[in-house]
Amino acid sequence: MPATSPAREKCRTCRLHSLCLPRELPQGDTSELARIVQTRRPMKRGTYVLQAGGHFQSIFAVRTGSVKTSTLLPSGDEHISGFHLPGEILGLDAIASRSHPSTSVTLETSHVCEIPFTELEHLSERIPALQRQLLRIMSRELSTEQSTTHLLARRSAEQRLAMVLLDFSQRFANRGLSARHFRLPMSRSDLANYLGLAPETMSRTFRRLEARGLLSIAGKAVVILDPIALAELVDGASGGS
Amino acid sequence: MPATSPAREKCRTCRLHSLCLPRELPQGDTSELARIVQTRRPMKRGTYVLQAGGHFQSIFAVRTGSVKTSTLLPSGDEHISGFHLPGEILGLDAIASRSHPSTSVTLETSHVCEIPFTELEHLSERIPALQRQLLRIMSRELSTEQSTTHLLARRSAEQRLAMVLLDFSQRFANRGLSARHFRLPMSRSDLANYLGLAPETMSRTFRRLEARGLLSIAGKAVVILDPIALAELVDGASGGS
DNA sequence: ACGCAATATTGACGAGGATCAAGGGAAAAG
DNA sequence: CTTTTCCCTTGATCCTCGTCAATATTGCGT
Repeated sequence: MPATSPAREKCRTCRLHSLCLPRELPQGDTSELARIVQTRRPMKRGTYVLQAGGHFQSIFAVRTGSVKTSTLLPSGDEHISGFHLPGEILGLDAIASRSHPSTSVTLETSHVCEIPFTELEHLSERIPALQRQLLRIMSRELSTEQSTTHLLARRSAEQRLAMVLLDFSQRFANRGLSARHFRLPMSRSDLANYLGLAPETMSRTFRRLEARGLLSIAGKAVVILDPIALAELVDGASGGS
Repeated sequence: MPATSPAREKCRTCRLHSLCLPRELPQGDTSELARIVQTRRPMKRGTYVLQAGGHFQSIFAVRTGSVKTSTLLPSGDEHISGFHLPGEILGLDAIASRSHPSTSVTLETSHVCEIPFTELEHLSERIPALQRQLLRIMSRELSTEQSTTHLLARRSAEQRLAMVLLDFSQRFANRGLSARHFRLPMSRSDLANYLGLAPETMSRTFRRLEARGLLSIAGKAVVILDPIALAELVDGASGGS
């Protein structure tokens, strides 16, 4: 069986090439990266990608499916800090402490690539473009995280929901999917948790936005009917009516 | 006057050495770093270190004083995303987009070091330890940002205040100052904004915690009287009485 | 296809915090 | 030292959202 060729191809032929680590890397360098990336069997829904407290060894890239990341608060309940779609990187928050501060679980059957961090660091010493891309990804992560913070500070349930829906709309669009029709991969209570709301409030807020004709929701299937009104809602403008 | 020696010394002799970029760098490499770092005249209270929308060119390190970072929401009001103490790095969230997503202003007379990013990147290609430290700092920033998110999600005014006070206590302690007596560098309304609360709620919450003997506050001067009870408050334990 | 369990909706109620409005005190300006 | 201004504090009221409880629905296993 061919030993090196398929391995060296796997990042280059990946659909997510331009969203993930290999972005803007020349072909030869992408092959070098691919050599250290470990692809694995698909993980079933509810499988741990990494666990809080566990020793940091690798970062992970979502290839297909979706992942949620959460931390268990001392009080016993969890707080979900994010959802990850294909092309996004997990585990970057563990570099400093050498141990994972949070836990990541698949929300559905998912493919995840493992990238051993020590090898990645060594590789990026030789490939400056890879180093730059790594910093870019972390920087982007930082801005994303800050937006999440804004999402939670002093915003109404409606605004929070509108924000997260537009965020998903954008992210699906970046992956070549529809910005208007999509399926939320997480449960209602997970979404509520992420937004800092009670599940009941989520439910009511969905119905209210639906009644105003801004969107339509059936189970996990969302249709964005009026993206402009949703955006105005987020901006705090009293746009409606 | 001596031309190179003082410049090459400035990071090595800086009190914040171990909190900042040079951490764990051998002396020679620290000198190389110091050569690209630009120290500047002290900035008066209210001076912009960097402005949202501005072209990204450098990252900044707080040397003395303190800085707040905020973004202006489309609705017109600002949201403060963080406060920065000596040794902390600003502007890392701009690497990806090449333009600053937020604005940073000094809260008091402050010294800030400017580190041109392109030069830092080149330097870190030659000095792997510097590259590692850069990644560590960004990773740490990422965890901090996540804690902030937890701070805001589903927590009462009391818990938020307790969290932020313990956070400052910790950070002051890391800088060799008292963990029990310190001076908050920002105004009440800035703190309230950061915590996603109305200033009035802040005020009342301070008084309530003071009445319970957990702390004492006079103007910006804080005394932590019962750090354990504060920590229990944060953890959601119904500790008191 | 059936039945059970987990998840989602809906309603009623109450609490925590925002808002509105006014008064007090500390820092800055003269 | 006095005056002004801004910020902080305090009080009263309203409203959003959390909580409790019951019902409906979906998804899962057999």
